[in-house]
Amino acid sequence: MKTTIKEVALKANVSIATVSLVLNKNTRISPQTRETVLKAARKLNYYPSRSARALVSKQTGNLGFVLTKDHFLRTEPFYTKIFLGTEIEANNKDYYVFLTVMNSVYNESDSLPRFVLEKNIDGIIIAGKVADAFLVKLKKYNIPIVLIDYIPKKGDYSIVIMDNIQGSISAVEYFIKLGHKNIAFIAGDISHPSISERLRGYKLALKRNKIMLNNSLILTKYSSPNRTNGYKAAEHLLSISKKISAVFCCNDAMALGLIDCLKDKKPSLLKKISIIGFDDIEEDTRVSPTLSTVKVNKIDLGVEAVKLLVNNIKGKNITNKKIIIPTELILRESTRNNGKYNLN
Amino acid sequence: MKTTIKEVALKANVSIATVSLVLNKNTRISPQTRETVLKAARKLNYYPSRSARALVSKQTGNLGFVLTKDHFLRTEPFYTKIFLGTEIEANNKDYYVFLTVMNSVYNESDSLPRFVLEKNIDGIIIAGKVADAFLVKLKKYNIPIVLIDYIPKKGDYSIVIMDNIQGSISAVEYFIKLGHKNIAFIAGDISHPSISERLRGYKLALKRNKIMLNNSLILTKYSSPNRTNGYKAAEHLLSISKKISAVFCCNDAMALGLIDCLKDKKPSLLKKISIIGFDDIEEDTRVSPTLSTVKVNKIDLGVEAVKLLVNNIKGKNITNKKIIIPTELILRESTRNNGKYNLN
DNA sequence: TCATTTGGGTTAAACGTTTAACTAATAATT
DNA sequence: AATTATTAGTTAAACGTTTAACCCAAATGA
Repeated sequence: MKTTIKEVALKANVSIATVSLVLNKNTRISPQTRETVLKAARKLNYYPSRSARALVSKQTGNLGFVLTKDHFLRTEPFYTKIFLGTEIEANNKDYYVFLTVMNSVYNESDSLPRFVLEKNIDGIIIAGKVADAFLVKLKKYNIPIVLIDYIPKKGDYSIVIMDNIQGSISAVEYFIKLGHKNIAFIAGDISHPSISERLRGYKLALKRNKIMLNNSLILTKYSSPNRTNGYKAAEHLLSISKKISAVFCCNDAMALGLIDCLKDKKPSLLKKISIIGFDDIEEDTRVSPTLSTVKVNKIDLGVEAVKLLVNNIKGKNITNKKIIIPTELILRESTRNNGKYNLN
Repeated sequence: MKTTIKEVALKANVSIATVSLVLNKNTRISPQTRETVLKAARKLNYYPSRSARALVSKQTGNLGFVLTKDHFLRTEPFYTKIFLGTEIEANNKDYYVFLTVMNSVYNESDSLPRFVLEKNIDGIIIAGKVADAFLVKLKKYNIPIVLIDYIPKKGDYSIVIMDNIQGSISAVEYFIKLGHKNIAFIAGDISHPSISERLRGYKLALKRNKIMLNNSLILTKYSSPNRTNGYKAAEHLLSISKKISAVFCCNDAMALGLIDCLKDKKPSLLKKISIIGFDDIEEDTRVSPTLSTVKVNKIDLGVEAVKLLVNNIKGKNITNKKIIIPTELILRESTRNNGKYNLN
């Protein structure tokens, strides 16, 4: 059977209120009593009942984490690592997190996640792009919301994102420093703010360094930024008769697809051109050539989201905040080349 | 504010007990009253408070789902899909699922997941191989346990697994039917029961068809069965001067690594030898050549685990059960060849 | 000296359900 | 007709916390 507060109180020779106050770090209790109570609790292996606590405090102690199916099932563990971060910080803050996965397309008539309907959470974290209709519907429930890696066109939200602009600039400027002038950009899902920001960073870096923008080197028509589409983008790059000595990819998955394609079609080129990805997905980017990339601290995104959300729940930070996690350029083998050779 | 049972009772002109009984599908209430109550509940958008319910019923309504970090962050969405399955069935059965990720190595002194310590779950599902010390410690808490895709050497557990033996036999026998005689097997993490069963199936199929076992064609020394190790295994296969016309891989990830390697080293061979994987991970296996594989219904594994677990919680099925999910051989481009050509 | 404040607790109500025990009305049995 | 059984509900206790309101003793102030 589960130990209750009553038994702890009995053992410590105090009232149950005292036990409760000690556990809630109330200063009204003297250090001595405090110690006695804590010792008794430890000895009895006591953990307060979440249900009882929730019932009276009107807080469930749960957070919701929402992911679309395509984000959750993505090959690279990007959003799953973000989830890991939320779990770590939720633990620190004594919350539990419910992960739920919704369909990637959202219809007006679709219902909201069960934990919203049943009001079984105190706040909700949404990672990646989701339908605006979903957000609008959700807002009506008056639950604190934090978005990760997505900025809706309309509406005011607490948001945690990585520094896409700065990351892209550092990548492209590194190419330029190496001597590259003909730098391509490949991307999928350009409607996602993070991706379009990376394109913006690419353009900004070129402009800042007085390099003419060449639109035929910008490939953004692909749907999902995955390995297969990276392969297709590479095929296209090979087919156009333009000078290209470096490729900046909107993420590592596409960069891997690019490398796959070159291995298939023109293996010799791999030693000659330069490639930078984005995200630093760790697995599968450490094979020949290892991939230079803009590293995103995924755990941090999750951690900061929980911090922000809990502040919102507790009533601090009534105003919505935007937190930007810095990125870092990581250099590996795929950026050994100086712009002398070209794809075509 | 949240609607309570009181307000529903008031609106339906009955006692709160009646509302509760209706919602719990008790037959003591007449169909008419039943309807009135349900209508009132619907109109008031009423959902019972989980906390209150949990408090009195001594059941949290939560299930725990445990995954090791390396399983969770794996490139192929295998265990994540299993989680999806548990979520679907938990929904049907009115449970919530807490997903938690633990370190891949477990030390005796490591603590158990928080939801176990705090007794915030009614049952627990563990997917993939975990340390036996962890299971032993867990058992002491007397929480119903269901394992997915893992059979511990000692101890009695409720288990859900896929049919590894039958799947492997069907793959290898298909090779044989095509005319292959020199069939290699590559694997990682051979200590995992599912992997060693696949090896057993491979051997069984050869024996059944009177093909001599050649141990130099069996490569199982790799740690994790991932793409990179598939690549390494392929390098090794290329280096030994043995006839090999077909390769059975312990999973799709290794098969993809094998294909990667052939693309790098001997692209022409890809059209000549045959390859079969295991799992059917869907993404990235649909590029040249598309991968033949033994399909595992991952969703089903999760669904069946929840069914089994809930039965255990509810006190049916006191005895531990083993559920075996059938597999299916899926033929794609990687098995077009008949054994005439060889790797070396 | 008496009134007031402070420190360190306790008491008891409340949170929203479930469910055993009860009741009243009707139906079935003898 | 009297007794018993059944049907369809109600009453009230219980679950394990939190917390506002209260209390008493000791310290402080005038």
